Amino acid sequence: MATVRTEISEIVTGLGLFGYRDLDRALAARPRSIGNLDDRVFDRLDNAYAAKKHDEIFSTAYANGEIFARANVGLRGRVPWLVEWKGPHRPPAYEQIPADLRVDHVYLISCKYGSDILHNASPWHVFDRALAERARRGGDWFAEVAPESFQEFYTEVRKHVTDPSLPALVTALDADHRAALRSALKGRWPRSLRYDWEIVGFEIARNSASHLMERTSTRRDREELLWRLLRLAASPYFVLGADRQGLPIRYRVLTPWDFRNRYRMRRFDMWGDHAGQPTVRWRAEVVDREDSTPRTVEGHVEIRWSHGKFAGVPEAKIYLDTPHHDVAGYEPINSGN
DNA sequence: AAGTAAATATGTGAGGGCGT
DNA sequence: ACGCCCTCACATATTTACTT
Repeated sequence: MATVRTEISEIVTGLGLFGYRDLDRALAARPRSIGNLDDRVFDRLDNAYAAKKHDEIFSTAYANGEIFARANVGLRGRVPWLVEWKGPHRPPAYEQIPADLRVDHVYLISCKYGSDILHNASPWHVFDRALAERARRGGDWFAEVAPESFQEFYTEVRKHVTDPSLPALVTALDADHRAALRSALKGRWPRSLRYDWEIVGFEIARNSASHLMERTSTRRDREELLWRLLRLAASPYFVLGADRQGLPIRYRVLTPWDFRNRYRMRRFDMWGDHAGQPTVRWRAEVVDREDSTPRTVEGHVEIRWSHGKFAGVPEAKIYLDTPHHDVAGYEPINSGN
């Protein structure tokens, strides 16, 4: 089930769209024109509100909804006819737009609170397919991009763990082996393996970055990659939420067409970083066509095991390091516009 | 030096999809 | 037809950096 935090942020943003005088009245009214919301969810909201544990999210989310309802690029003061909440269920197929709310069948709103994560994908999807479509190949990315050094590192790990049932080849690990390694290596890397892991991690990062840069050799390819990284979609949508400090963020996500009309991409780079776990940095330099000012968008990708060391295949977490409101392609929404 | 904020690293539950 | 695996969306723990 979605955490109560997520539920509050999404629904209360939706409540803010209706133009009630304040949050108390909106909660009391339980507007019928919010789709997919039953009384149990409203009860949970009321309880959470009474418990006063999530005050900041309640007020930020409500204010975000109110501002979008008034904004010129938003509802311009019209009362919504229908607000649909996507709810805790995942969309049936691959979805390009991470929308949590839909207003009048048209306006798509994504609610994002305290997260700088753009994607959480498989390394194949990111570095091999350039986010273009779901990866068709899976498997251990670490063994794929750094076969020799990852094997050497595994040999060291095997000495350290001293489990005779572990195979000599890292590619021969099965699910039980991986579970055993996971519990044997819980927490930080043991001191004796830390340095070796850093070396392998750096190589994994460098090779992943160069693999993707080879796959996307033309400027067109790289511009498309940037669009995908930033989750620009064929249709515009809106992000309402708060940054890590709790300050509100509100912006409209341009389509690639809008983006190209407004910005020219000068260059896109990606390189491996020497940073503990495998980390790949990326940076795009664009020029605003209106006033020729340069703008930079940057972020990084962590390639890591998501469920413990050696357990399962690695995943690639893509972070945005540029503040949301400074990103070319994310147009801030203020009370005035 | 202690306290706090930011950055980094690791962990978790859910559920759809896909291989068997 | 079903169970495991992978992806998704954060949550939480630990380190490091910065103040006072």
